Amino acid sequence: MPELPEVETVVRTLEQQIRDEEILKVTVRWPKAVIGDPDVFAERLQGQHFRSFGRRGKYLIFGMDDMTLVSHLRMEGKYYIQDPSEPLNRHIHVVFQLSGGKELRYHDTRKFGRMEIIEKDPDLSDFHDLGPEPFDEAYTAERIREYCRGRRAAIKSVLLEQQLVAGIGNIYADEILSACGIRPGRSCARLTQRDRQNIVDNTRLILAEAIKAGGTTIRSYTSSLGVTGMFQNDCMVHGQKICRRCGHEIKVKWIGGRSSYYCPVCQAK
DNA sequence: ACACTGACCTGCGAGC
DNA sequence: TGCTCGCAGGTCAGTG
Repeated sequence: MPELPEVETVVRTLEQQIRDEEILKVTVRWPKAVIGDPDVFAERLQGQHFRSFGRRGKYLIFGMDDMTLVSHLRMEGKYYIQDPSEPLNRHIHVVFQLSGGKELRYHDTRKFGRMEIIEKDPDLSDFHDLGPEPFDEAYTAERIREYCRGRRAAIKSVLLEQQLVAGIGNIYADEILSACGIRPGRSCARLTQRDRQNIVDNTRLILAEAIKAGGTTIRSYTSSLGVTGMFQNDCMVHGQKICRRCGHEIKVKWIGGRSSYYCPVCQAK
């Protein structure tokens, strides 16, 4: 599911719904959803309140009273707020019973997502080795140049590396390169300074638009509360058959272990 | 150090 | 209908 805009959407919706609610009880139904001992996890969170809601890259950051709860949704993780009377299905792995009477439920069909308790108010600057946020001034053409020094990997693969800039995933990498007129398979060593500046500018433009649209919905993804992102309506290449700029057939190429969509005409090289 | 692969999981649609 | 295969928005460990 989620890249930066989707995670941002989840953060905002959850803040509206459960801010300052107390956790009465935590049930971990699939132990591997939690890093560390699930019993300790559940015990420590009992009595804590959801005080702040943030994001770093694709990580959700919940500020509790005495600790920080970090959650990564990976491919398919999502949070739902449901009435306890609603039946639990087999994909709900963690249940937080809340003081307001509802439950916060973590749902993850592929079981890739993880959550973890870490110290209160962590230093997020070098959290998980993440690069700057896309809207941080540290994300520049110059940074891309330095980062790619001595490397020849495809620019598409490089954009997916969270150490360069945090939050870009497969969909937005394709969309950013489409907006720049750069083929995903182009070596990062063969970018011009103008290309790098274009990448920075379009990263911000596209992510900002996507956040405004509430994220992207592909296949069955909906964020918490059934909020459905609409950005897929704006995708120029990813998941498309025909280029929405020129009408040419979209190509799909396997790059760095991911499928990459591009228009061979608009993305000349 | 870099680049690539497999592993982690389940479900869905395509093709036979 | 029922099977197998390939694929899915992410990240990390392991291999040359």
